This record gives sequence, C-alpha cells and structure tokens, in this order.
Amino acid sequence: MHFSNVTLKQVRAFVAIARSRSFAEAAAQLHLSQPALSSAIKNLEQALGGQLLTRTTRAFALTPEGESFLPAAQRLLTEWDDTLEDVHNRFALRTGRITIAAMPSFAANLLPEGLAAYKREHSNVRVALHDVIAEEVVRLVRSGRAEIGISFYPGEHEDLLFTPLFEDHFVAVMAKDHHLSTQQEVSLSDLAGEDLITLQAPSQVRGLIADFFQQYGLAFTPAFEAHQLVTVGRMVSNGLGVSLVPALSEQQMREVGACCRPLKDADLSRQVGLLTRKRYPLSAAAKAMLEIFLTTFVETSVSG
Amino acid sequence: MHFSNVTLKQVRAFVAIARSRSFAEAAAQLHLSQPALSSAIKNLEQALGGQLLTRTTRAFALTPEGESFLPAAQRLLTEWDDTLEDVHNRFALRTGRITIAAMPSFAANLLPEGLAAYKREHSNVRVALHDVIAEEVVRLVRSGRAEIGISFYPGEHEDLLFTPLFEDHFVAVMAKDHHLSTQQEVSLSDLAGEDLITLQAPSQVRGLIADFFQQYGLAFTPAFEAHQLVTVGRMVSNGLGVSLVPALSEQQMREVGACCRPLKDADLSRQVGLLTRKRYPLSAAAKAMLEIFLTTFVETSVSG
DNA sequence: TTTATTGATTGATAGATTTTATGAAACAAT
DNA sequence: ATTGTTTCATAAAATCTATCAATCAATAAA
Repeated sequence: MHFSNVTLKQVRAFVAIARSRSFAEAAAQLHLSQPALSSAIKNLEQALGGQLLTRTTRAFALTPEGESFLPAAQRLLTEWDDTLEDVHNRFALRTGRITIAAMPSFAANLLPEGLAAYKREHSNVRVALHDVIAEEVVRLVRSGRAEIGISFYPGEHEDLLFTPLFEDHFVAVMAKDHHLSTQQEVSLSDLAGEDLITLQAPSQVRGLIADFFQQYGLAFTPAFEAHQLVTVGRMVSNGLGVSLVPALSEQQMREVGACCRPLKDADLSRQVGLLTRKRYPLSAAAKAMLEIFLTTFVETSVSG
Repeated sequence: MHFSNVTLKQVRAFVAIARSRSFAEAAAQLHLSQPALSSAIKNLEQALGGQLLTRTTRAFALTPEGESFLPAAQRLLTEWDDTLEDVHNRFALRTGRITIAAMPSFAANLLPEGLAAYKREHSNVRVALHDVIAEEVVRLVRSGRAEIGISFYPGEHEDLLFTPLFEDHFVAVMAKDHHLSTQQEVSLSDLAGEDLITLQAPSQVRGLIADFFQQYGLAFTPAFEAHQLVTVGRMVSNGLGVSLVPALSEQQMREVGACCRPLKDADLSRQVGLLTRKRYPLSAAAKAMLEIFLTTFVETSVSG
C-alpha cells in the first residue's frame, strides 16, 4: 500500500487543526478557506480508513487514532522540511562541503588567496584541501575524492577536463650575492656556466629542465640534487650553485634567501590549471569555487 | 521556509528516477508518462534551487546535491508510508491496543468469553484488562485510562455513558446440605430466619442488601461479615449462615461448595453495563469490542 | 425561542498535472 | 557523413483537483 493519494497538504491540515483545535483558525494559519480544510481532512480520513477527529459544531476531540497519529505526523513534517531545507541550503551555499586537491607549490603560494576570496563569499561551506604532488592531484580528482584539482597540465585524460589558468614560467634562482643577480634577466648560457642544483631523479620538474637544456644544446649535469624544492632553495642561497624553479615558488625562494630572475631568450613553462571530472556534475559549492578561481588566477602573470 | 510547493509525488519521482537511472523506466514504475516526470523533476529542482541530476540524452548522473538528497528522500518516503500504514492498520484493526476495565465478578466470569470472541475476530489488537472494583472502573473510564468499562450502573455522571447489558439478579446462597437447598426457590422471609453473612460496611452490595431487607420490613442483622465475596462463599459453604450475592458470582459460589437459589416473591438486581466517556470518540478497536460485547452479553440471562 | 458560532456541502472556477504529439541531442551503425 | 535509435525536453490540449464564495445544518448560549 502506498497511500499515493495522501498529500502533505492534508497532513499539514490535520496537524494545524489538531493544534489550534479549530478548523477556522487552522484555515487562517494555512492561508486557506475553511471548506478547503474540511475537504482535506475528509480525503485524508478516507484514505486512512477512519476518523482522525470528531467535529460536531462545538465539542472538539481527536480520536485515539488521531491522537496517536498527531505526533507521528508532526515528526514527519519537520523531518520533511528539515531535509528539503538542507538540500536548499547546499544549493544556496549556506552549507555543504567541498574537497579540493592542489599541488604544494600552488597550495602554498597562490591558493590561500583564492580560498580567502571563497570564504568571504561563502563562509558556511567547509573546504577540505589535499596538498599533494601533481600526480596525486590527478588521482584524487579521477577517483572523485576531490571535486576540483589544481595542478600542471597532466596530458589528455579521457575522463578529465583541464581548464588552464596561467602559464607558470621557470625562473633562474641564485644566491643574493651571486654575480648573476646583478642582471635583470639571465640567459640560459649564463646558467650553464654555473653549478646546477635540481630535484632528484623521478621528478617532472627535473625532467623538464633536462629536456630544456638538451633542446638548447646544453649539457645537463647537476652538481647537487635534492628531494624538495625548499632544500634546493636553501642550497642556492648558501652559494652552492644556481637552479631553475617554477615561478610559483618564487616567494618561497625569496623566503629562504635566494634571488629569482626571469630567463632571457628562452622560455620554459608549464600550464597550471583546474582539473575536474568529465561527465560528472559539480556541486554548487564547486561551481562557485571554479568561478572564483577563474577570476582570481587567470591572467595572474607569475613570471616575475 | 516551508517548501509548500514541493510534493510527495515529486520526491517519489526523483527517487524512482535515481534508482532506475532512467526517466522512461521510472515513468513506467509510477504509472505515469515520461513528460510528467520531466516536469515533476523540473518543479522539484526549481523549488530546491538547483539541479539534482544531470540529464543529457545518454549520460546520467546525480549531482552531489542529488547524491546527498537521495538517501534522505528515501528515508522520508519509507517513514511516510510506514506512518500512514500504521494509522491505517489501527483503523482496520490489524494492530492497536485497547484498555478496558471490568469489575472482578464480571472479569472472572463472563468477560473471558467476550474477550475470546474479540480475539477470534481481531487477533492483532492487544487488550489490556484492569480487573478492579466497580468504583475504580468508573474512575479509570472517566480519566480515559480505560476506553471501556464494565460495571454496575454507577448513577448518572455528566461525562459518562452507561449502556445496559443485562440485569444481574441477586440469588440466595447456602451450604449444599442446608435445609433451604431442597427448595427450587427461596423466599426472603426464609432467609430472614437464618444467620446472614454479608460483605463489610463500605460496600455497594452490602448497602443494597440492607435497603432490600428494609424495603420488605425485615431486620438486617448480619451474623458475619467479610471483605471478599469468596470469603462469604466459604463461610456459607461451611454452614455459618446464608447470604445474597449477585448471580454473576454464582459460578464462584459453586466452586467454593455453596449452593445458589433464585429468590421468590422479591427481586433484588442491578444493571450491568458498559461505561464509555461522553464526547470522546472511541478507537476502532473499542467500537468493535462494544459491538461484540453487546451481541455476546445482552439478553444473556444471568438469573438462574 | 432566537442568535451566534462552527463545520459541512455545493457549484463554479482557476490552477496544476497529465497526456499526446513532437522536437532536439547524443550515440551507434552503416 | 548519414541514418536510425534512444532518451529526455517542450508545447498545447485535456483532464483533474483544489479552492473559494455562498449557503446550509447543527449545536450551544442568551
């Protein structure tokens, strides 16, 4: 049995009447005419198979069945309203949760600004951030564990959509008192004359730099290698050599006392952008975040 | 916010579509045309303020909001149906509970037959029985703690309705070997010559008997008094004297070895009947029980 | 009795829901 | 490419349904 002919209105009518103990008063509360309530209750009772309340012109009483139905009906109605309101709030960004994944260089440098802008507009949406390496960002988004990812362009994936934000140009890094720091821009050949510090082997950044050197006919022979970009920065600022790093980490480099200069005559860069799943709709919270990221980060030149 | 424009049908539509992952299939399940579902979902989404599911002609997916709404919606619907079904079952006497109160003489003798008849027809209704003295029966019914009471006529009460079932005639009781037991009927004057055993002072039965004697110009001088009718019976069967008891307890008297005889020339009786509250509707379960009591007990002569 | 109050009934109507018929988009197969 | 098929959206007409205004009936109060 599905009681498909019983409507919310009828139950609301019953509750209002039971509470106000009067058809007329309940009608006023519900902005309805009294006959409308009469018929609503009649239909409800008919569907349920018995009287819920007795209604002579004066005496008013719930039947025992009505008595037992009243609290249940009230609970149904509040649960109904609560549930719908929750969904509505999610759409209206008055509640909800969003999970994003960003590669560390972005998470540490530009992202906070974007998140701040988001929080300013949608203070009630909780944000969970995974700051993980680019490959992990891709994995999180593909699996749906993060709705939005921010990473370098990961190549074409059948199930992923990449929306470019900006080019992240590599810049030369050197100690503050390094002789190259007197130049506004540094040429690749200048760098080739110095000791080179890079990340260790299975790294995208290292691979890119190696290819870059090869492309310009220069030998790629790192003097030092480290696992983390911060370490590279520290080594550079201590005068152990020079390096090439994404502009995104410029700030970080400065903080450890190194000095960045754009490249002259050659350009090594990668696209930074947003990753989302194809064929899977985004939550309202995610859409709003994309919106903000696009206005905040697109055309934000990060080249020097 | 009350979402008064969101209907059960719309939510049922959403759940059906989400489960079958197809508008057409859901439409068939709900015995509706496909456009009807389209518009139902459209209206639901409009009321909630966002998309619950994406629907291109091929790909089908719930939005994150829809994903979170689905289980909530399913819970709402099952709770809704469960609640309505419960009320319906009460009306259909497929479930429910009824509380009745009966004076001990009735509860012990005739009532079991009536309850058996009730159980035969409405096996799923639970019955709670208070077997208490007549005054307490009245109190329980007046307070609403029992829906139906069975007792002697308690006099007029503004809030109580008494429906007579039968007359309970008093009968004479004596030991089996008592000389009066040889008579088919016993006259009041015969009794007056014997030692009289009655209940103790603040008892309706005792009062009635006293008035009865007075009415016939006989002295009411009990030789023995007891608190319980069983005790009176025991005393009688042990030859301590004779007594007058309601016919309802005839069975009980026989069980303790006493012997009952109807009165000749005079009649002392009280009406036994059903007590219900005025102005308070009865549950379906109670109505059915009244029905059965009336057919089972009315005209059941309890005089010999 | 008369009067006032309360809910039920009635018939007309506005509004919503549904259906039929058709359109548009996506995919599959030729 | 083109065609056919599947699937959902849209439009207009038909059908329901809920609602209201007006009125009635029953009860209690004066």
